[in-house]
Amino acid sequence: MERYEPKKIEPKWQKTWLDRGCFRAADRDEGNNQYVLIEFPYPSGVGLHIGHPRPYTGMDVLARARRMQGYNVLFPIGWDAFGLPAENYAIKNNIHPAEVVRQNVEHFRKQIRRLGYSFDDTREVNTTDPAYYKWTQWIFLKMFEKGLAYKANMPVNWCPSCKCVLANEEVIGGLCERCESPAERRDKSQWMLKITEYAQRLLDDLALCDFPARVAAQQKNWIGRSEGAEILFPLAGTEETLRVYTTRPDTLFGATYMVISPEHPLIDRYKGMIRNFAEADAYRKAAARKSDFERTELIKEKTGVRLDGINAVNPATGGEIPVFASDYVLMSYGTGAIMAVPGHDARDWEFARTFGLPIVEVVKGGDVTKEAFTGTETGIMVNSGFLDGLEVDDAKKKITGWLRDKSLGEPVVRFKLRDWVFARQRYWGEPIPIVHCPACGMVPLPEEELPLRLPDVRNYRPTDTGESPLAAITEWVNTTCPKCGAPAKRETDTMPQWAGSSWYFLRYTDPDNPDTLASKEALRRWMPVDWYNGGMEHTTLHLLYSRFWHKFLYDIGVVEQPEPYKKRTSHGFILGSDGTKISKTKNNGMDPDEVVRDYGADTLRLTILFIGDFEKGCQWSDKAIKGCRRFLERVWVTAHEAAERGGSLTPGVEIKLHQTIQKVTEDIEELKFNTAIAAMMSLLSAYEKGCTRGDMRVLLRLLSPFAPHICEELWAAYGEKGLCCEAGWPQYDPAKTVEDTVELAVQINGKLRGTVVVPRGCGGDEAVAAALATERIAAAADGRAPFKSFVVPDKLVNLIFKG
RNA sequence: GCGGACAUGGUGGAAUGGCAGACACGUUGGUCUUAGGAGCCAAUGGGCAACCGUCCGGGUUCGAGUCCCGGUGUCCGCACCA
Repeated sequence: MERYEPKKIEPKWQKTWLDRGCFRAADRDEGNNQYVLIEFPYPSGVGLHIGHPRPYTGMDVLARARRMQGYNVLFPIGWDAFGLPAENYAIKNNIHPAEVVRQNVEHFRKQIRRLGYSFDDTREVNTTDPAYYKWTQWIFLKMFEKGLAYKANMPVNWCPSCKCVLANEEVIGGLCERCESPAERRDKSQWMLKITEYAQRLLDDLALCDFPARVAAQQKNWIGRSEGAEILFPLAGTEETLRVYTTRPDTLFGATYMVISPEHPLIDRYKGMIRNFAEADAYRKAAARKSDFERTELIKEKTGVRLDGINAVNPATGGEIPVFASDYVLMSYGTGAIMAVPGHDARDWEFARTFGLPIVEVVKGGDVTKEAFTGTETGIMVNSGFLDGLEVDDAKKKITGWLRDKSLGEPVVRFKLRDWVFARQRYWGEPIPIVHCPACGMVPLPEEELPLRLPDVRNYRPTDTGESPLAAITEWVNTTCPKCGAPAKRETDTMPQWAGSSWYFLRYTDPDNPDTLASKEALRRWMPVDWYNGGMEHTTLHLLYSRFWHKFLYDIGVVEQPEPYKKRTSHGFILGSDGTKISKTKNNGMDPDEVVRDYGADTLRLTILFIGDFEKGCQWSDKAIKGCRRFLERVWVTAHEAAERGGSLTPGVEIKLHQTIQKVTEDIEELKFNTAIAAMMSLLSAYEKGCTRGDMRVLLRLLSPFAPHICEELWAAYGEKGLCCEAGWPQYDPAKTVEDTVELAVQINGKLRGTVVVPRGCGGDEAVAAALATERIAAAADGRAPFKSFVVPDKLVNLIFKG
């Protein structure tokens, strides 16, 4: 018997699978198609890291098992290759980003192949391929046509280090998601996508999606629907009104002042009336200088300035109240102005105390002299005129009705979700196919001119002016207007990295189609994705964006389902051996290449799934490698020994074999890979004196999705026709998963006191009698009959004795 | 502050309300060996024992790691969102 040497057998089978095209999805419709999807990687320069193999291996097990179960499986991979890292690397090393991507993809492809994944090699997509981004641009043009892509002057998040704007979703606690520099606010004319128009549908259709609760909850929070009212406050001495949004219109009588955002246009409009304009202006400028990060850092101290000379009228009380500007009110939410109810809002309460403003209690239940009372469950209105005595909920209804009757306000639904900033001032992204014509304005490129290719240039360094490097390439920028033929300029911003990933799963269904992003037949054949696994970090980014794009494509008749993903799961994050985030410097992780070299791909695959619950986070540990490698060694030896032992099953272990088939089959469907592997280990241990070739034929097929190479080798050594990965999935006989006799747990007054063996399925009385017949139980009973007994058939007897 | 998850041996982790600690690592002992950082076999939650044990305190139940209430702690997401 040869030794088990993964290095010898793994490349051989990888080549065989590839040559034979084992993993190519067939374009046919026999009702058994399955679309299994992983998030396609960004091919970074450092290659595969620990984060990749876990989700890939998990989904590979699923894909391989389903193929063996007779499904026609689409399990593709591609490259999400636009974006900053490739560009930065290119600048640093003076190589064109396209070349960087080509090299990185090559490297990734090799690494991934070494792990034995069953990706369909004929369906790779690459977001930077003009034949691909043609359709990214096409979708953009369709959105432009429908008014969902627009340009607006907006305060945006600017990363001074990346020299680029950031989407709200890319700013984490005021810091750039990528480089952790504090984001600044800048006013810029920006391309935006109107995702807010889809807010309600994105929220409602969560009901159509089989998402983990935490994913659905996070999206729901991010969309942030709230019901409230807009209320108009007349400004004393003017014709104007100040519009506010509130979720607590019931507290209107308690509004003792108003606050507007420092960026609110009212300040300039009433420049003349504001007696302390200089002070207000200074405050405004100071606020503008603060980054969002600083603003949130300074949360404890409320600052602001009173707009002297401006007073608003509380429409309920008719009383005049002062107006302040403060940076605790955001221009980007609601109307940029609030009615302040210090008695019942914690922020207003703090502000009122700082500025010595009156605090009025309008809902009973707290002590507003000590803190704001924000409870809404059982409050009764006080000091509120015609609302007095009402419950909060009723007061809300009454006051909104009253406001509407007097044209002073109306019920309104608001979302936290903002429109999507859809432009980056960088070279390495999809060019936005728009031409700026002095006469015609913004003119979309005609479809037949797509793709609009990135110009091949030397200098793609970003600029400090906030302009894309493309702006410097005059021969590209200068063009003619598609509409009137006059000289015009191209849009020079590019799309963000999220563009290409918002629809890539559609392209897999028909990756080479030159006429459309994917044919109707292909989309009908494969969509929606049956099972999409990915990271939690994409919940409010890619996952939400792609749902939005898909709904848009649904609306214009490109796809036929309102949601792209039938089922979504999320793998847990892998931490280093010290329980902290993996990092090269701490040397607490692992390099997939090294593990493959030292132990083999099969051991790596097994280890990474065995280490813990797939959907929970877990800690990497080198120690787990050993146990998995040992197991494979044992499989190797046992299989060789079994070669001469015939095809029948080992009698005493037959039941366990059937149980294992059941366990592994069911566990794979629930992503419980760790317990599936444990069950197979346990089965192998049960063959104390070795097993037969018949036993092994079953075990090899069960194990093959997890450790495909070794199984393929042993399968071939048995002289089996065909490949193990193409063999049928073992079936279990439910009748054979159970023994004839069972061991019952026997409890006395709920405490375990022994066990008794009885025939399977025996009745309650029989079980009690058998229990009482055992020595230990009989001793405890001391001749007494149990007062009461509980029997769980084939499981347990609980005997209750009095006293 | 809001939303979500979690807490089990020396370690990673198992347990549809029904024998807690499967499986693995580690450790200890044995065996084989010139050798063992290889393999194989055995033991391994605590306690001499009766018994006691799933973060703490209550509760529901014949029975709770699991369900409910109240704490404590850890992690994740969002956050002056009106």
